[in-house]
Amino acid sequence: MASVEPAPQPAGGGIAARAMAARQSKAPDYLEGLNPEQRQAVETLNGPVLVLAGAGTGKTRVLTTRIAHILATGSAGPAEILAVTFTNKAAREMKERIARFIGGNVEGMAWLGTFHSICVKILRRHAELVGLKSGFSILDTDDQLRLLKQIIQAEGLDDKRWTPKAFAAMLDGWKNRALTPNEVPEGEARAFANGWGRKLYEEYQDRLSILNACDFGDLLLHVITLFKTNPDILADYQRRFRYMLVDEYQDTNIAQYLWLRLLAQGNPNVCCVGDDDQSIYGWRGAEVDNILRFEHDFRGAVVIRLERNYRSTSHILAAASHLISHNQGRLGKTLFTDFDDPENELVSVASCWDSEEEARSIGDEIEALQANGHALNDIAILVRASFQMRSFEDRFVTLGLNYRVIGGPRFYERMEIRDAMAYFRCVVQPADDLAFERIVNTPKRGLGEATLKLVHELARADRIPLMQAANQLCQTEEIRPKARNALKEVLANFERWRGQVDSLSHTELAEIILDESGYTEMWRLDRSAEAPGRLDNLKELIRSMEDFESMAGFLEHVSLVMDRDSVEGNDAVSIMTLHSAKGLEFDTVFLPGWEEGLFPHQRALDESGRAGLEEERRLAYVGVTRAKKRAKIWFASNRRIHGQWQSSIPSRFLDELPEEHVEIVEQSSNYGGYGGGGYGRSGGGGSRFDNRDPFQNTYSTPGWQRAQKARAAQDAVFERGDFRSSRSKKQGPLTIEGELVAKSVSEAPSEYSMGERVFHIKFGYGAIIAIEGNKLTIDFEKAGQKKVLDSFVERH
DNA sequence: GCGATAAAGGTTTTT
DNA sequence: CCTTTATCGC
Repeated sequence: MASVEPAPQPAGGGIAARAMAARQSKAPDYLEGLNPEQRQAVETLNGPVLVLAGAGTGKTRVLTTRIAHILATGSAGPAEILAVTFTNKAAREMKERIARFIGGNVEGMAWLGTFHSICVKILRRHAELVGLKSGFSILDTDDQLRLLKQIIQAEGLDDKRWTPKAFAAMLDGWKNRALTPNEVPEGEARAFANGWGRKLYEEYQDRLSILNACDFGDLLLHVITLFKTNPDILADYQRRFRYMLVDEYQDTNIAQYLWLRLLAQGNPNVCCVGDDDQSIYGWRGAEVDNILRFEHDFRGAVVIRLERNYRSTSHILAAASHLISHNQGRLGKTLFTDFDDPENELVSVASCWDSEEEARSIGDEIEALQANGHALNDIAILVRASFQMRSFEDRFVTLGLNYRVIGGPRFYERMEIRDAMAYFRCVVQPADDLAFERIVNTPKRGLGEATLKLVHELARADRIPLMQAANQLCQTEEIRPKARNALKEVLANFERWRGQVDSLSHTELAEIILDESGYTEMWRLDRSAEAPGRLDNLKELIRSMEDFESMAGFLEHVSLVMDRDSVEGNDAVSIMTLHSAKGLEFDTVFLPGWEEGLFPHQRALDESGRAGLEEERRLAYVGVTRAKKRAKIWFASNRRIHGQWQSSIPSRFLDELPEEHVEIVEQSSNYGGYGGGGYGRSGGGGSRFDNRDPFQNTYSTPGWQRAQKARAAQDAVFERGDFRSSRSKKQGPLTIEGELVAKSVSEAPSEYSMGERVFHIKFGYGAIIAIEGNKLTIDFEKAGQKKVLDSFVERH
């Protein structure tokens, strides 16, 4: 959370706060200005503590102050504190803030970092114990996919039908749950390629250890294995870490939880900070359950709720709180504030005809704000899905309105950067086959498939790295002279560069490598539009290497730090997804696209039922709570999805906002949109946003009426709670609900069995190929492979 | 090895 | 509908 934290807190806190402050006037400076709960969270050093920190309640402040407190009271030294975050950004911020407290030197805080960077640090010391060598490399997703593709093909499987991507997702799911190949449940193992799942997983791990590499999931898993198999080493770390802090605990997955549990055994000083209402990463393995179960898992835990919000106006908080109260699986917090903005605007809800009008209207509003002296930097547009960004970008370009997209493709994921990195990796780690493969023929050197195949075969047969195999092959006559010479040259180049590692600075060497390899030349000759930008990126890459001592140090950094500081230069509106907005705050937040199917997203509902809906609702909550002064929600009545124009229904979340804190905005533009009288029925039939005068607006189209009907039918289904019978009707409900709360997959075994033929109202007939609790993976005859909840299908 | 055309797929993202 | 990716033909 909180990359931008609230300014120093208002002095006018409650009486208790002031009394406490007065009583402890001798308290150190850093405790000054904390409210009682924050202070408790800082000062309760011993035993497990769960800090439930609502949005904008000063979470980061509590974490950093707590560390300062541990240090100041001499409870532990900097190297005895384990502080874990999810992102490098969060870790960086924490370091900066602590530095401010303790005056500069944070170098001692060796164990403040992301789960992954801390794991790497541990693994480098004990690599041999988990079958690696200390110099192991870390695969990024791209390397991983290429490796998986090789493995799938090597098994003679069709990599079109069973894509590396799909398998990577599956692997991820397993590793998130800390499952080794033999622990993968039979049903899931069988789900991929008719039972090849487990075999492929084994094969993949095998290849990784030959490559002396691991993927991101392994970093955690290897440490868990290390701890489990070497109690002495575990004990060593348990002794070392006198205090442990975990940020964003609601985002931890099972592996991270197990990791923490191991370290926390025999040392109860664990402080986890998080907000169950902001858990929005369930789909990538985060277990809200971890935070919901904390008191149970860590006996004697003190739970502290931070509910005083220092960010938003009371209207915004009221709207967000009422919305999130519709969730069942939550620990329950109610945010409050004393903060009053002079204007104290209601949360607004506006409608529009389509996404173009949405972009036009929001653009107009932003220009109006700008004219009134508001900085664009204080304005953000938060969307559910990235395709929504486009209409805003188009519009802002024509308006000449400055904007920046946050999130998008990352610097280190760009092709040219990866290529350059591959060159460096080959120099530093001669056994890095994936890197070698990547650049051996980039730029083109006439080393085609045929040559590479020979190299591969020798490498496989002798179990040696590709470069070594290539070297051996060059001594023979096996490769045609032309290719052989090209290969020889590449190898000689690497040999030479390796010899220069010690004599040249790593930045100089990097430049030489890119030059002599012909890589920069390749882009210079490329006349496509992107080429100049790519050359710039390469320059930027070299420049950023200056911050590191050596090439190896730089490579390590890059493999773990895939984020790039979004340079906050000019004044610009931020456009980003709701997910990447977590932790940020803006004066004005626009929330477009609040329509059924888009938000809540249809797929979340289909695949995870009620749990999915609740996660979407938390996402809405995150969105609204980003706003300090103004939250402006929009929905369009028509949206183009997959090219088809579809009329859309206002999101159910709109109906979950409290009327007294929301205003319905009449469209001032002539482009159509909302013309009706606002509130009508609530509860019962449809949305109150549906109640409009058919003659004053454009909602009288057949499409709209059909949608109305579908919505009403679906509401009826939802209220009866009888999802199953409703499905049998010819026209299925537009949205479907499952029955789960909190957990996305129930423990109870499904009543269905593998291979069974079933019918789904939307996808038709198909066969079950995997079962995880009540979540089925079905290979549909027409629709392909999908994950659905078992309550949505029937036997056939 | 490259360019053109066809096919497929289109939620959210960090390390 | 539009973008990205794969494959085919030269």
